Amino acid sequence: MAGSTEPGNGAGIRRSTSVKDVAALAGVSLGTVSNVLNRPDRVAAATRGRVEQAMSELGFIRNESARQLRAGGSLTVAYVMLDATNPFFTDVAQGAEEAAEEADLSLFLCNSDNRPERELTYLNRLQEQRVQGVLITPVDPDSPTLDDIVRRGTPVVVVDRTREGDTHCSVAVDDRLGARLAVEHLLENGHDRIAFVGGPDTIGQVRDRRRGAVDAMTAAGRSAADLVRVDTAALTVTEGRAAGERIAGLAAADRPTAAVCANDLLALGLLQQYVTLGRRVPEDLAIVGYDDIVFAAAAAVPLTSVRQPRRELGRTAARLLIDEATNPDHVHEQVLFTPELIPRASTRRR
Amino acid sequence: MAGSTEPGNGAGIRRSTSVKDVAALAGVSLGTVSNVLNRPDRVAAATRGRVEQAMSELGFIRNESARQLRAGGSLTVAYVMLDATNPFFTDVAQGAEEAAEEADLSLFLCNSDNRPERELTYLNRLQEQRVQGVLITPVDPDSPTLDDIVRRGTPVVVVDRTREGDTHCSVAVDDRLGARLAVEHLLENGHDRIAFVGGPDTIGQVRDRRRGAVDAMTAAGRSAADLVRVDTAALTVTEGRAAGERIAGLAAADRPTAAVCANDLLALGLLQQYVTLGRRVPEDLAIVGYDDIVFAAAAAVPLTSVRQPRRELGRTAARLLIDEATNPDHVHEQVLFTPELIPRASTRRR
DNA sequence: CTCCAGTTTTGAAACGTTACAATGATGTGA
DNA sequence: TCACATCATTGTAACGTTTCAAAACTGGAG
Repeated sequence: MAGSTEPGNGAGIRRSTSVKDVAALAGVSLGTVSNVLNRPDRVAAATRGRVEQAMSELGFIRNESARQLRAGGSLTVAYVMLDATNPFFTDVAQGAEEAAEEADLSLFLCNSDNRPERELTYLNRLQEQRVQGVLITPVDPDSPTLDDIVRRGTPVVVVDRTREGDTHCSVAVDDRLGARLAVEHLLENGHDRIAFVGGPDTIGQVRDRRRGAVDAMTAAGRSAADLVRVDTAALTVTEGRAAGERIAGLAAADRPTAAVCANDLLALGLLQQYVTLGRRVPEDLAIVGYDDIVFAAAAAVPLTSVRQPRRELGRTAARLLIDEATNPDHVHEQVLFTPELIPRASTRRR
Repeated sequence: MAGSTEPGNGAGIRRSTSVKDVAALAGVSLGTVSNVLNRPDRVAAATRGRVEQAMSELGFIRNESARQLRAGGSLTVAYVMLDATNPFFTDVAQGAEEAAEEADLSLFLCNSDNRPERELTYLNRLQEQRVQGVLITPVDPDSPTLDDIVRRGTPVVVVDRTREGDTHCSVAVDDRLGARLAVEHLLENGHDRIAFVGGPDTIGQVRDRRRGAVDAMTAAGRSAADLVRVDTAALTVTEGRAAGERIAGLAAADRPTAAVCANDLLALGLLQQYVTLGRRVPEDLAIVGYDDIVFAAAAAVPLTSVRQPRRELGRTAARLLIDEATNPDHVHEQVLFTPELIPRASTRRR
């Protein structure tokens, strides 16, 4: 770590130039400068030119706090993400950004990193800043915090989670169906003993997907007990590797022939561990992931996965949020998208 | 897409409660409420209790715009990322967040998505909001915009890019060295014809890494012409696949036996395409990636890659930014980290 | 009972902008 | 030349906080 150094400009001694300075330099009144900023058509071309000249000369930058205080209404929207390092959520964010851009709003991304206290800090800051609204994939969708926020006047749209209440919109994908598709696919391919890999159960997603897996088993006339439960402490690659280790270590009689993972990170970790151990996929273990992130197809063995319309999810959520923030006749909506199974080599028929 | 509906609460009719309302309810003056907020020790325990009670009763949320306008100084810092869907940058962001949290600042993430106009929009909004400072991986590090921002008083730290000027701090990794390590590794493994896959050349990273690759060739007494140039339009998985197609299509005599990619996304795409085409890695083509993202190790063939200290990068950048924003004696620094080659199966000796 | 030092509380000014009513210019038709 | 409409500009009052000097208490010492 080499370093060359330079003298700094120190802390903010410079009071930034205000509309008053601009007015003085351009020889007009405050009001005119404000007009140039907000209703340029109302001011004579010549004056406007002079004001704009003065602005760029002074490097004027409008103080958003003052603007907002007086005029009300911020120009931003935020998405509080559960895990910014999970490609699933960044894709959702990209969709949200598209919709925000359409509406001339800026989207700020906040990463709660699965930590409730950090989520709360962000939510507070965002409310204090009076953002137009908040998109959030909450750590705990059932926490009353969300209702509080709505009650205090900030629109909220819950993304990729659902909840009973009706205080806000939500946009999600049918997790129960997704997992059912996955298990049905495996059953069709002749698998009997199937593992469901995922956890912790505090994550609604995990519960729903497990339930979907059970649905498929019982619908096919199998015992729910044939669904082997492999619990993980988080939905990460590392946890996936650990799960692989454990599954490989089971006695042959207990060992499942296929695994449905609660997400792709887990599936990729599991796959990687299996390959490392010299086992074959799908011969020794068929694997289905969930999310179909871009890396699923590029995996050691291309991964069968349940695809969710990620961008669409984000876009729809942001549109609903913007509608709620701007349309007095807004009606809350619970949108549920349908997932799709993408079969690849990791579940090739044996 | 099913939907159940509920009547909405409409646009913000409710004027949010102000410190004035709180004061009225608690039977104290404005000043006292403000004191409770900012110097709780200065107010008698009994009164403080009454005020706090009133606050929670009314659901009071301090208006940050007003606070900032009067008191100055925001509590946020932002990172304008080049591509939020690239795991490299989200890891950097995570590091930055750690440092921001230490300093009790909130970090907002903005995704420029490689588009200069969007980057500019974000930078403007951030300046208008008077954020404490901006971390940025710029689309074009040589654009004068950055200097303008600094001149106008917002501290800027450039992340993962470098530039001649001395108006701001920067934190980067030695790209030339990283690529040299990659090529040296391939030369040691007996490769003669090596491709450098990357582009466009507008990205400094690509230029530096290519230069490093050339360095290694000439240092080993090879002709720089032995480094086959495979240009891509972006650093994405899709472009990697296209590059794979092209390389595989070359006449055997021209075809390189190894490829160094400008990043892991490219490498993963290339690898995937090769596998799809039925070619073998590393036998037909050895591949080295760059960044060592978490998915590199989980790839079809575990990917040799150049690892960069991503979190460290973000953490250091944020620390420098915070120092610049708060320490009058701040001195600009150009930090350069050292990369490391992580050899895996994709370059196993043949 | 008075005075004083200390502690609490208050009131008004200020932050930089926007909105709006009022004023001033400019031009037009009779 | 005048009345009038139109267009451009101005001045001032907010917006919701914080700050800070000053006022109002308190209780103990003399």
